Amino acid sequence: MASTVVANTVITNTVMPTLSKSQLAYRSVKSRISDGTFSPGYRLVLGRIAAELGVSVVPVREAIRMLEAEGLVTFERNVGAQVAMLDPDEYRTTMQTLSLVEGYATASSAPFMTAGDIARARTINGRMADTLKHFDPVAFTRLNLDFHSVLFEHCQNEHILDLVRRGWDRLRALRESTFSFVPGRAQGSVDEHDGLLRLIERGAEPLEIELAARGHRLATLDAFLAHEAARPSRGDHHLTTSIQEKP
Amino acid sequence: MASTVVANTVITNTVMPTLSKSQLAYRSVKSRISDGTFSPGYRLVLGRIAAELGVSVVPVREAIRMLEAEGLVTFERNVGAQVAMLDPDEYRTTMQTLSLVEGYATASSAPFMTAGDIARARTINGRMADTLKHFDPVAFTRLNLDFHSVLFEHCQNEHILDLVRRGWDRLRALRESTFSFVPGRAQGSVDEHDGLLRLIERGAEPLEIELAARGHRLATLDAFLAHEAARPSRGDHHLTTSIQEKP
DNA sequence: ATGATAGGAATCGTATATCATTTCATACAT
DNA sequence: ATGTATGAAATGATATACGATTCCTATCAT
Repeated sequence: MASTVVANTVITNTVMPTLSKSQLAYRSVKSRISDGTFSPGYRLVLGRIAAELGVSVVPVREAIRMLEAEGLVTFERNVGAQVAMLDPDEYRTTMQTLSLVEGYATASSAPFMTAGDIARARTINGRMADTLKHFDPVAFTRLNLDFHSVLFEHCQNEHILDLVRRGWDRLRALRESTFSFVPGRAQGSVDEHDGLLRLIERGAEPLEIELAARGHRLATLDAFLAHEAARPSRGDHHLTTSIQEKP
Repeated sequence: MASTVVANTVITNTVMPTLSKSQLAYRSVKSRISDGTFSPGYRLVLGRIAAELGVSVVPVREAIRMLEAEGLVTFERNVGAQVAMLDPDEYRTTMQTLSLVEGYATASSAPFMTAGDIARARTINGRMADTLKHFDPVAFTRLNLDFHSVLFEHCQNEHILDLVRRGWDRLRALRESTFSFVPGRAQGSVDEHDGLLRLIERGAEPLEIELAARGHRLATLDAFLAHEAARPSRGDHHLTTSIQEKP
């Protein structure tokens, strides 16, 4: 077989149709936003990213455009792209939206949850309780997503499921450790998780589950807002203190 | 001033920064999907669209990518783009999602509605009642959007507002006249609109408004599903009978 | 010293060109 | 006649090239 193309990897070549350069760029940038390599405000220079990935700017532009549509990246004409900023208002609306769609997803997923799913969720929640003793916000936040994933992943509505995942993606874009972890909130969160599980277990009405899940997320938001208001020290206009570096 | 660029229009040139070719392509394709020129299943051939607009394929690709992220267009690697199909399941999930986000938007918009807004909504609903006498589904559907727009546009959460608009965009993508208009449903719809307005007027609890608005949309969905099930004649796998023409 | 202005570097925007892939039609063998 | 192979045409994918815009900086006048 001729191999004039500079393939991404030889391993994937054999089984998969070698994901396109656009997809390569998309995944690369998205994951680097997720893991914090590119923090909010980071300037995404097309040429530089293209060079790093060994491709031209065209597929990178496409990738950026897709990320823009997902809200992970902002774009200004003739100026360029940067990782979406998360000012307090953005955080608030994102959490509100997530509370809405995740609440619904959780409720409509509940009837499809098996006993195994519930047990798994309980195990994760137990581990969350454990992390509280060691004060490990990063682990806690990751487990939190795991827990809720078990609860909403059976939702039959793909659109809503997609919105839930996008919401989590946006939140993950900020450095989990430094931010969005309100000390006093964690224990209450674990307790509410338990309450949610009990509701699901006894086959509660969908609306009851939905409102409980929604309330759970909004409580986290409220805790954050209260926490933020209590220390107006630095958090005046940006939640993140990411530095804008120069190329 | 030198004008080497082939500007879009001379009028906009003086005040606006002459929207980019990508935006031009985006709007053009989107509006043609909305007005039904490009019906579901229509193949969006990049080269042809580019030629029609007098631009190259690169900005067209970007536009398609953005539309894809919004769900108006589907895309397959090395095959191309087409206007998103709307099979019954897609319609169901879209309506469900819209019921969720629109319900919330309506409830959170309610406190900001003025007496003028309510009067305006009532006028529109009156006109909807009128259309019923002439049987004009197209006008009815348009008025329906107008009515709900008045109800949800004051929502303070831009994300959710955006989701609502996208939901309506998707629904509009199908030819309104032939589809999604269930004869027996219209009168009930007008009545429920009136009920919604009364709820808002008396300053009902947000949750009550939300559930009423949600129920209103789901009732339309149920009416459609029942209507569809009643005549399994042709609606087996596609709601639209758009023909795939050849270039 | 301060402000304005001109020039240049960086970066974006888009056209053109070329390669790769898919698809369809035709021809051939069974 | 049916199925399969082959090749050509259409289209998508991406690199390269160049023009346009923005932003920064150095210079100059006040």
